[in-house]
Amino acid sequence: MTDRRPYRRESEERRRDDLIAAALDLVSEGGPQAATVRAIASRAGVTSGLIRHYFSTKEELTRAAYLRLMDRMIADSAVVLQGGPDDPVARLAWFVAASLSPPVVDPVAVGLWAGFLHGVQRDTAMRDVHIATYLGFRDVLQDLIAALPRTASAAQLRSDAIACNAVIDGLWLEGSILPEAFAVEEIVTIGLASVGAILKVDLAAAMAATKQALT
Amino acid sequence: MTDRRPYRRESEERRRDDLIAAALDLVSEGGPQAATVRAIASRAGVTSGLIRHYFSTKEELTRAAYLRLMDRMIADSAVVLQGGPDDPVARLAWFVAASLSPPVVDPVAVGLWAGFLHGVQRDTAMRDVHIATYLGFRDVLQDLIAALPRTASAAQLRSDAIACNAVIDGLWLEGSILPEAFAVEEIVTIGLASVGAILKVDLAAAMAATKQALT
DNA sequence: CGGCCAATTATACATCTGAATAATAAGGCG
DNA sequence: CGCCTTATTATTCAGATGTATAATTGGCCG
Repeated sequence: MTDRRPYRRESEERRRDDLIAAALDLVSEGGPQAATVRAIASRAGVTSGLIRHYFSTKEELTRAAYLRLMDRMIADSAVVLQGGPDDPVARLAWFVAASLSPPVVDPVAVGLWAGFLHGVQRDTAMRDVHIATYLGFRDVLQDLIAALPRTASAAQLRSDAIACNAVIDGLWLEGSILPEAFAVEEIVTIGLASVGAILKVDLAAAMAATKQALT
Repeated sequence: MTDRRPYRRESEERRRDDLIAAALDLVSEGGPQAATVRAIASRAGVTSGLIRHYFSTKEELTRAAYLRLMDRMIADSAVVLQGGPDDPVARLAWFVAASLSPPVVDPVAVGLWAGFLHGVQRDTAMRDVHIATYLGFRDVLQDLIAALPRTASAAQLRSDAIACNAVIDGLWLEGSILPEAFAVEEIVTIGLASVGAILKVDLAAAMAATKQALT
């Protein structure tokens, strides 16, 4: 009768994934305000009514999108350790370098991250996700530091992890927001030198040796 | 005749200031989306039509608000140096500590900053303001580092400034977003230790000495 | 004290927003 | 093959949003 848009039925997982991906796309492109219900639906190739079929409210979709973003960021930096070197020093250097290179360092990622920050400060569920992600990343770092050939008290270990995490965060931020302000590899070089200075370990040398061993 | 709201004529400067302050308030409270034209006007105690009398578009008001925010942040950290100690090492320590304490470290400030980030990435004028602010802050830091009793090449000086700035940024971020995750003064202590380690200067000792001299 | 400029309010407008409900067709199961 | 569940589309709603324009009133200048 009417010219109603034809469609295919998809799995719930697939649709949720598409909607979440569309929401993240839009936030990265136009900020939080660009991720309207209609824009998300359109980007995902469905009509807006479907969103309410999978998410009872837009806030819920926002939460899901943030959770997905954080999962992806955690995964991006964790995956590096699987194929990395064995030597503890080289391993830490490897991790620092990866955390300061694409796809972790990325204008899109930082825009996305900032777009959700207000939600993190206001929404309990989002805040919990943020805390878990932050502490999770810091724990990975702390374990890498603990494996170094040196002795440090538990308190010192905690401080070192916070400090190194801050260096990485700060460089991540600046490198992502103003990529043109830094030479290629400059962020990585500075990160290795700084973390190395804080921990009194020569990460730059370890990194160079590891790179050479791979060629 | 009609019950029209009474009003006072104010100076252009005063009205612009009030509108900008209202916009910043709202962004800090409810994120960028909360800073609607009507809400801003209401918060500033005027009607929404007046906004277009002072700002040709909302985007322009947003730009002005961002500029104001950055000016305030620069001022907050620069003012510290006026009353600070004379010894270069103590002076740097003083600056680092101030940059990692209220009102610089503040959940409201980081929320505001993040709320504008998308604009910074998209709007040329806002991006220019960001670049100027970032480089301005870094230059202050670099001058403090250059005054230290040590020798360093120009390239090394630049790297050191970027690294120290990153430490401060990272700690600022984490301390502002998750204040409850850190003990009082912990952020400052870690910041002093880290910057000191990077520059191979004992900032903690200098800070302690300075504090003692003031009592 | 009166007039006049412009700062300010008020109203209108087209569009968009999130949400709710009604209508329909896709495709699995019998 | 035909039914029936439900995933999906379509429509509706009340309110918000940025902008534009018209109406008024505050207060300085003469």
